[in-house]
Amino acid sequence: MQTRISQYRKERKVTQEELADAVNVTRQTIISLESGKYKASLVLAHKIAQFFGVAIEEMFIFDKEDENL
Amino acid sequence: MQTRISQYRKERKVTQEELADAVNVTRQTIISLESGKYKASLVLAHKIAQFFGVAIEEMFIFDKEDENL
DNA sequence: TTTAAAAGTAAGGTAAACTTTACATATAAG
DNA sequence: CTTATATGTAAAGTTTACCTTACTTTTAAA
Repeated sequence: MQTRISQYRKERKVTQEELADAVNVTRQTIISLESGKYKASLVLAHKIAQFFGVAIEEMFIFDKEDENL
Repeated sequence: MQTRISQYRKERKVTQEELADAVNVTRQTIISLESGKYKASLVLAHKIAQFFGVAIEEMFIFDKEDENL
């Protein structure tokens, strides 16, 4: 599963820490999501999408490999 | 967090088991999501929304209480 | 009114999302 | 070169999404 987190973040010149604070998680969580270490929860996905003003499906890109949860 | 899973499911006359099979989880998982026992993962939310042909934000309703993940 | 299908409840287990802490590297400005 | 800011890595711990199994209740149709 791909995300546009780092792309959107850089475009809008937001640091990982700023984003982490805005959505109320640690910087580690943002790093892990950006690096694909694990997938966001639904609520976190929603908060991140909201932060950037886009739909969840636009921030998070679901591939065929995501047959598995 | 509220969901429209059972609403959409009844409207379209789909059983819990049919939905479970379609998105590749157990019936227990559907029951637990409908009863609010826990929240869907992002991928599962996407599959359920896709099954019903709507956006994630339409199937899953995020309230203020969802400040917590 | 019996039966079958659908829905619900309960409990123990696994995997993964997220946390915390601490240290390392990169980048750029002074 | 030094310092500050941003990014990255690692590891151990907690919580929770999801699974499996098994049993109970509701609904509706024969």
